[in-house]
Amino acid sequence: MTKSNTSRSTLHQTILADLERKIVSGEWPPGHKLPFEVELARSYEVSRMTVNKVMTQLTKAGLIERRKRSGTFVAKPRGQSAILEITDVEAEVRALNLPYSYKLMSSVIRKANRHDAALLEVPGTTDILEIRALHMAHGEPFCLEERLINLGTVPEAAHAPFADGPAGAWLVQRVPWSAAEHKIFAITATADIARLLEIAARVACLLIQRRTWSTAGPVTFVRFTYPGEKHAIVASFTPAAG
Amino acid sequence: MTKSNTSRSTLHQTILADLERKIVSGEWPPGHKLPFEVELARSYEVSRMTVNKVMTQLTKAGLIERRKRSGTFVAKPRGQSAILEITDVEAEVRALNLPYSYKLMSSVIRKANRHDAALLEVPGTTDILEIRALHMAHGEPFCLEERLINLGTVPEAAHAPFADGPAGAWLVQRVPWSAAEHKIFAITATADIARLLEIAARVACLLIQRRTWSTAGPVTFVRFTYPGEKHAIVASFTPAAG
DNA sequence: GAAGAAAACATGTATATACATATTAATGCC
DNA sequence: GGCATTAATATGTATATACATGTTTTCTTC
Repeated sequence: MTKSNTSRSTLHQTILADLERKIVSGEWPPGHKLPFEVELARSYEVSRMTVNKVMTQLTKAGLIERRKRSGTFVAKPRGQSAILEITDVEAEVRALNLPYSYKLMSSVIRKANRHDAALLEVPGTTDILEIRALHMAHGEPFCLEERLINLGTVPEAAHAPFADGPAGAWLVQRVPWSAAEHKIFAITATADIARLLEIAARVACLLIQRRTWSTAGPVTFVRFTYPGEKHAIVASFTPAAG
Repeated sequence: MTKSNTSRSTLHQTILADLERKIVSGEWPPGHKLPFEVELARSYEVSRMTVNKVMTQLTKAGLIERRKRSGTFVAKPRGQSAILEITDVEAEVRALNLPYSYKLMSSVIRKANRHDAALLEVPGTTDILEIRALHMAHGEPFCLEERLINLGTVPEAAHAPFADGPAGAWLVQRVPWSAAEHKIFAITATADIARLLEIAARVACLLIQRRTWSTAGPVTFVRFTYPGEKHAIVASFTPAAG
């Protein structure tokens, strides 16, 4: 192909974003076989080298797995990333081999107040959905979730079936995030939290705050409160050399 | 150059590891100007493309900054990585614009007991160095550090001047880590910890455990205890598309 | 038909080349 | 000297090509 790229983003970025979308949206589920490099090169009208570089990056990001002679496959979700994983409470519970259940406690649509506006970085006029829910392991409280969803960015969330399962799982299917920020705190349980989590007041809890943005704007702000000293966040890293 | 790579690792990996070592070891300090791509290509006897791919990766890892026509420079340490940063207590304190000081409380060399051996993943016969120290901000306790160093991997640590400054800074200069694991807990301060950190007993604290390995084996196990609810760990991420 | 050798195949790495893009340096003009 | 224009330069992206490396398939041979 001759070179004439009229758009502003590079071919590399375009192809990477396209493949990534297909994977994280579930259009290509785990185990799905991707087209061969030469086929992708033909369909995107680029050279194999360009496709290969994109694939290499996706491999390092853990989204795909490649085997010589066999081809390329969407990776099994062994944690989309070390950090994304820490807020998939259901997977966390199941990894402990405990039965998981989910209890929606409240779900309210309202205008953002000043507090919400600050947390979500939205103007005060925005509609937001506020959710409070408990993640249960073996019938006992495992984690308290308090969530704000920006209906300006995700209007369809207003009618989502959040009574059936965690909002996080619903969101990640529909709204691919392009940035996320986590803050982790140790807090002392307030009376309110202690009652919900069925622990004594003033016990130390692990608090994880997560904010995500899509290209369309802020998506959600969520606070996970884990009771007591048993819980840990684990993150493993290797430097660039990987 | 004709192709004849006798070694087992690729040129890419070799060059990446070499440049990374020069940067993290401080041989090339922040702001240092790297040779041009063509010069590196000449000195490593590879093509510019190969060097360019390495440089692209180092740029994404945040180790270098590149400007067209100007060249390539070692990046200022705006946190070597979001996670490495969380255990550079001195930088953390200075970022808050507070005067930093360091107080070594104890430093003992001994054989690893069963507990140490489990934490560091070393046999019980290994010599270890155990350090206890306080990081102070504005003269007040900011963070308690409890550290085990594997003298089997880092024998020279036995004579390092750990009274002068944090062991972490000394180690990162000498022993480039190839893998790290973090665990984060909320704990309730024991009487011992409360006394050292000058807080009330049973206050919630944030506990960060960090283990690092070099290619030669386990390097260090360290526990940072931050008092109270003021402290947060912050991590920002963007998915592969970056 | 089973075992082993050879071919086919998909990815992995590296090269040489070309041109785009951003920024600095040099130049010419008044 | 000041200012716009042009040239030089280093990085950024993409291509076509070549060969290496593991796997899987196919083909021999017994």
